[in-house]
Amino acid sequence: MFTIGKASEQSGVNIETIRYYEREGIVPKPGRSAAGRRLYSPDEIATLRFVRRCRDLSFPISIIQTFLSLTEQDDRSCGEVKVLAENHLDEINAKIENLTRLREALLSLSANCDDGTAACPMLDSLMKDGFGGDKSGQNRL
Amino acid sequence: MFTIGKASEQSGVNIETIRYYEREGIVPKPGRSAAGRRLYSPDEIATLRFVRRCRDLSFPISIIQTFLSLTEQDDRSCGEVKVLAENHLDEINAKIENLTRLREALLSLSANCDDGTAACPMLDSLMKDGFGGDKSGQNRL
DNA sequence: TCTAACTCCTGTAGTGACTACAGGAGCAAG
DNA sequence: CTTGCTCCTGTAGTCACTACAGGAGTTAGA
Repeated sequence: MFTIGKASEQSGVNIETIRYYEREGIVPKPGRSAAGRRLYSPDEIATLRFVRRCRDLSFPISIIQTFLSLTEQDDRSCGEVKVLAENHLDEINAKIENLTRLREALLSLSANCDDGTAACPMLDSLMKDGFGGDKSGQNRL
Repeated sequence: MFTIGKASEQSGVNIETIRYYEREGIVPKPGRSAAGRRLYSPDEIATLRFVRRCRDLSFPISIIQTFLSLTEQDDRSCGEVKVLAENHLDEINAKIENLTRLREALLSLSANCDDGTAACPMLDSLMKDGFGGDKSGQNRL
């Protein structure tokens, strides 16, 4: 059994984040020592590592909770996992597209931005009435 | 002069967001009617629109505040704007790169994920000890 | 045995940029 | 005069943490 510091080291999850996961019920509560310190089994550390890897893949916590419950009841979990992973991939692709469009917009705006004039052409065109811009608000990162 | 509803329509900024910007001092407080309702001039609406466009370009509020103060004192603002825009572009490019790597990782993980087995190979490899994964935590969106 | 440094505990608040809601008041049209 | 719309303030929730205060236990060396 390992203290929270060791569990953090071995799983790659920040100590504060481990306690947060426990508070939120994302991972089960570990046992405690006589003095009230958390004690983690290798399996519990593996779960923490799993959560971290999923977060590194940018899965939201809600999906990770689904994954964790699927690993317990192992009937046909794979199909569900694939669907969740594909939806997530779609989101990632959409974000990449958005960012790419955004980059183009910024590049063309800042291109005129080094003539010696006092008023900045970039700020100017962002202020003007005629400028396009999307009203969707979907461009957020 | 326009009420907050009209200002929202014309600027594309949500009513609640306009009040939030005011609370946080991001835009100046507008005048009020006798009954205490906010009244916006065309210029104030233009400022809201400017903020929205910058947000659409994913500039953080802190940078937008710098932009707004630069538009008031107009000496040599362009150089500063260009630097801020270029830093922002670098961040966007970094995000695109991260997401692209992440997509590859997810694709290769989910590729094996449709054989008819009960245990999911994707979840399996995320659980295993030997799996790589980055410890940097920089993959977050 | 003492002490310093370290780790751990709980609880709370802060992050960014909003969004949602409760509970009330004004205002415009029929 | 009523119905429905817009507006007001203030507070709390979102997501996934992160930071800090103030205290208690633990470990290693002198």
